[in-house]
Amino acid sequence: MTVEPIANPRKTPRQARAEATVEAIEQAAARILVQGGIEALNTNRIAEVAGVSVGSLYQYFPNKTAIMGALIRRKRARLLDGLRAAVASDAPPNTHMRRLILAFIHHQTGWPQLAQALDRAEVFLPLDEETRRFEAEILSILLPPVTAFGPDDPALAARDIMALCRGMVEAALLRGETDAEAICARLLPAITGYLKASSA
Amino acid sequence: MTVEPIANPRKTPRQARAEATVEAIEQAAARILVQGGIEALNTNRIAEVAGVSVGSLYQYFPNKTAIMGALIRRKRARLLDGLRAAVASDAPPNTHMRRLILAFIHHQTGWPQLAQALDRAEVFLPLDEETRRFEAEILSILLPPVTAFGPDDPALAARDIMALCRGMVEAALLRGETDAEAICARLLPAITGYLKASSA
DNA sequence: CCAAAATACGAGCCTTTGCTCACATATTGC
DNA sequence: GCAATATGTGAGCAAAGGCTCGTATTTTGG
Repeated sequence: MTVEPIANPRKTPRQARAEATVEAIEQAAARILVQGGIEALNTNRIAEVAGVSVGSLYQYFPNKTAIMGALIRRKRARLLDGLRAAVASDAPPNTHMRRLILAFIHHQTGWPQLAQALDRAEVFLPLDEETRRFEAEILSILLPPVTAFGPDDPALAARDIMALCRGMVEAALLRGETDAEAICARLLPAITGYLKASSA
Repeated sequence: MTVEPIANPRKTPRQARAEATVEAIEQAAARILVQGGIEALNTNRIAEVAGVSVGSLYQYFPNKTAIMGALIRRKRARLLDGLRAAVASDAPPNTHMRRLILAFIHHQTGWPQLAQALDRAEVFLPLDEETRRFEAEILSILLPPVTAFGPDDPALAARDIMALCRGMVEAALLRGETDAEAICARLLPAITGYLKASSA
């Protein structure tokens, strides 16, 4: 797996069937990732599962990495949408925090194995610049509600809370828990405890 | 990468130089994992970096997976030692918690990238039975101090705390933080918050 | 209709990589 | 010293997998 610049579509689909092909490829990649992890993901198999030929695959993706890249971009976009929606309305910071956490849980719940497989895959990809923008975006969403609690270092607090949530949620979902409210109910006191202590 | 039964040394070294060879192989694998991740780990390269021949490598490890297995076993043993030491002496549960967290942080700090690479690698390995025993062991260490705080479901609390710590510590170390005390100081209130809320 | 553009195909090239095997060297016990 | 045993070597096999390229088919615009 060569680590190259980045990975944008080689050719953008202009006809409807081309878009269907691209869609099929991404779906196939997702299915394979879920079932067999990164080690099971290879371009021949993707093409086979998608019901297209390798040639078609390489008409829209310059390399294997680009396919994972596309999946990751989708996942990120979905998460950002969820988080933005959570803080869209007017509400006290407490409520916003709660909604943010629930949004995060639901995001991972949708397809927990895919989410995890992608999380793990991200490390391999050189999406540096894009990743930085993505994380900045997340931070900018978390910052207002977190700041409302008055921690000394809001940015650090936001990052810590994000990491802490990710850890607990991933573990809970992998264990087979399905009740988002229950997970949220355990997470919130931890976050509150953190925030109370971090304001001088 | 074939997912096979398990992975014990094919031949146990009887002479000193043989042990040195095994050691060199494991060290090399660790170095490669740190520098290039799992994708860079292949048996030819391991042998090259270790300064031995592939043949020698396969005299002591039945397959590539077994090498990662050995590294993971080491890491786990080190973590268990650290945790056991943390709760060895008589002390109030508060102190024990603090020491446990510091032990965990130091464990990951030793070689954070290796720790992470191995964490990710674990998913690929079929160490199921061993993994279960390992997790049970960890739980048995955490349970006494956690129970002292009187949560409704001590086992769940212990698991949650573990996951939450892992998340925050990993993120902090990856960000480049080095002050274990500082990380611990932010983690403790979160844990306390969690525990306070989870006791009826 | 028809030519040009877009899309689809898949055999197969070429590299990577896990691993073996026939053989060489070192160590040990007697 | 001399087997017997343990250890070390590395060319190279076989399989897997990333990716190309010449060709076939479909769609589109006029």
